Amino acid sequence: MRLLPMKKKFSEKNSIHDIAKTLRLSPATISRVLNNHPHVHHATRSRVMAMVKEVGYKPNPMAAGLRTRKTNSVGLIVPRISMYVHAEIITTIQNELHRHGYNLIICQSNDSVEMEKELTRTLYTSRVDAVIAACTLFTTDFSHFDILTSNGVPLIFYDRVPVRPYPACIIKGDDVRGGYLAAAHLLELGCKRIAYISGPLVCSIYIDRFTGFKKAMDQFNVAIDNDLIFYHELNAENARKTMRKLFAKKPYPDGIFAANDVTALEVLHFAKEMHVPVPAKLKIVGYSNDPRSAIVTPSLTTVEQFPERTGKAIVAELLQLLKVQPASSPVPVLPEMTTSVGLIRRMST
Amino acid sequence: MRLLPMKKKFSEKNSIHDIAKTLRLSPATISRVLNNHPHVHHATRSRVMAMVKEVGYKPNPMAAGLRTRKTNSVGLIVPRISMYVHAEIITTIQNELHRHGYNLIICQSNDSVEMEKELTRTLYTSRVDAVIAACTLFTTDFSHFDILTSNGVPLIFYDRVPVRPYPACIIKGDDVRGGYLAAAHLLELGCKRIAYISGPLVCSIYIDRFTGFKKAMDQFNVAIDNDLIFYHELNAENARKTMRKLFAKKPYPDGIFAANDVTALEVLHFAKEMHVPVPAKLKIVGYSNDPRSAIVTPSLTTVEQFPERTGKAIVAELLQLLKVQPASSPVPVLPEMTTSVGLIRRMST
DNA sequence: ATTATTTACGAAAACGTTTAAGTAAATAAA
DNA sequence: TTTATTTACTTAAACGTTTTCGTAAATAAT
Repeated sequence: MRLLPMKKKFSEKNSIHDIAKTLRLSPATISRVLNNHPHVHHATRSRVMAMVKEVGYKPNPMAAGLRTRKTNSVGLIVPRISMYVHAEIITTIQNELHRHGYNLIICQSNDSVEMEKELTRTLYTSRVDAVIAACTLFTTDFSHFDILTSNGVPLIFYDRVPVRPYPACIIKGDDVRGGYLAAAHLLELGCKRIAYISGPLVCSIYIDRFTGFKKAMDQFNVAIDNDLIFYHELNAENARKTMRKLFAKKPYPDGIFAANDVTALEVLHFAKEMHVPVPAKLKIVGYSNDPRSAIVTPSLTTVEQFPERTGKAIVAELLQLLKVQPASSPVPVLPEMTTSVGLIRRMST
Repeated sequence: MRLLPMKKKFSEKNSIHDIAKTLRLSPATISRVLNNHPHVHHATRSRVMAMVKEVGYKPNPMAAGLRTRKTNSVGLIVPRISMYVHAEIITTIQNELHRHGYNLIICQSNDSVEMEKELTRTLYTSRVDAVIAACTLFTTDFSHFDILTSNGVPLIFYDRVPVRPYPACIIKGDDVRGGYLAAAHLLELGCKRIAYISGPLVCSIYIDRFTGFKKAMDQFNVAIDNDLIFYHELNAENARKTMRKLFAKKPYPDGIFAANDVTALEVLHFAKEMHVPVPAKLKIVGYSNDPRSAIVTPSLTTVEQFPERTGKAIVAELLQLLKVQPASSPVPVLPEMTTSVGLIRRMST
């Protein structure tokens, strides 16, 4: 029983030629029915379809791609897929693209500019039909993307995006609003000494969040104390260092806005260690609505980014760009889109 | 200035033919140097390399793939990339594969068997060189993977894997050990009424964890009370329902092993709501070392799965399988590998 | 000096599609 | 009826590689 030759359900080789031969047609006709071209008799169309089904014919995407210069796959460059917002966005991008017949090739830059450069090169040589990119924290020079734009490969930036002169579609969260909401919330609650822990100010999202922060401070007529503003890569270790500085001597801050939930979580952690009661003596707001922010005690007030909406917006835009083919004008449209954000108030404020 | 025609850094069309022509060589020779074939004079080799660099030649993977029947890309099917362990595993798989020149095409089944079937079909027709799969919770029939195995596409299952007669490579965590460690830990701490919240018993990981659980109970001579064992999909809502049942009447359990951290987190949440002191009156152990388990209060004891190791093991195995080409015997080796786990004790026990 | 062997390369046939151009038959217009 | 138009198909040329086979020259063996 076990040694019987395996039943060959799926014939290895059947090309458009084979089908054509058994049906006494030309390969061109087969191709036409497969691609729903007009000018083929409906009788032969159904004959072909039947045979296609019978032999389990699967088109060879490489042959087609070689001819049409399309791969039906889009590349994605992202710092790290395990970052919450990105994971969510990617999930919806992948699902949406799949519905439209595209494969998604996901690449991680690990926040390394060098890696990002290499990945755009390999995606370019892979002949992906388009690329979606969320840049490194440290990407200030975007010229390595030129190879795509100057060769007509649609390019969409999201989240961490270049400042505008760069000729590509940009879809970003409303980070200045997010920054404003967070700061205004603290101010409304009566905070006077508000610290702000920002990411490096070369990155679009942190620039914007800071802008929003300043706007709120301005509006509430609270002067910004530069001793309470910090700029560094937003991870737990850095957050801890900053907290040590902040709590080295009194007066302590009474509110902290962290531009990042992992930072906010560490802020909270430190505060608990120091027995600073949250929110009584210290109010904390984070950014991104990381799942952890909801389950920590006290739970974290944070800014929701609606990653699913962002993902859908990206795909919608992408499909547009793929529709208007290289025949389009040299400067097509290059839309810039901003997706909304919202404050989620929890127990830390 | 702005209207100047864009400098064409990257020439659109340069094939192996073009290079051959300008160098007065044949395409075959160019191909040979590009692929490091022997029997090409080192002088011409360097001439070719120079020209390749000069014109910025990029090979067309589709043409090559059409000829060689290789795509240099591998497909990955996973329930959801935002699940912690999977995100980590995928991250390392992607990084490792990239180092070896492979693209990774990531697909999400969303735990839907139908989707999983469709995805394996599309991956097959995409001609990926291999596929890696973590199955759906509900996949009991694995025949939709036959299309791969019977056509010689290397296939590696990980995490949620078929029971063994299926002819594919399997790499799994040592879930029976994990289950054992968790239960033994509770037993050592003196728990007498231990509840176990399991995933559906059709899924390999939950079968194994349960086996480990039973082994420990056996070893400690504690009878299993079937009223304290629950099987259902492991999400927060289900966990809450189960907890309501468990705490509907006394005596309460004094230890709970949840086969999943999100379940364990909800268990803890519920216990806190009920003012059941953890770990004093109730000890909780989770599974996977989700980042949330470390920051919740009290922090969760859980089973670490070392996702990075798993990811590396998968890629190592994959590269082996890709090396021994279709020339291999009908039943190559089909290794089965188990990666280790470890208990992380925190404040919930 | 003749014959075998190796080295360096070229010619050409694949791989499986798509598509421009052509053609024969059927239909419509004159 | 003759001529134009449409319809349904075929032919054949791409697309850009890889690879088998062949061959001329150079080198080694006899």
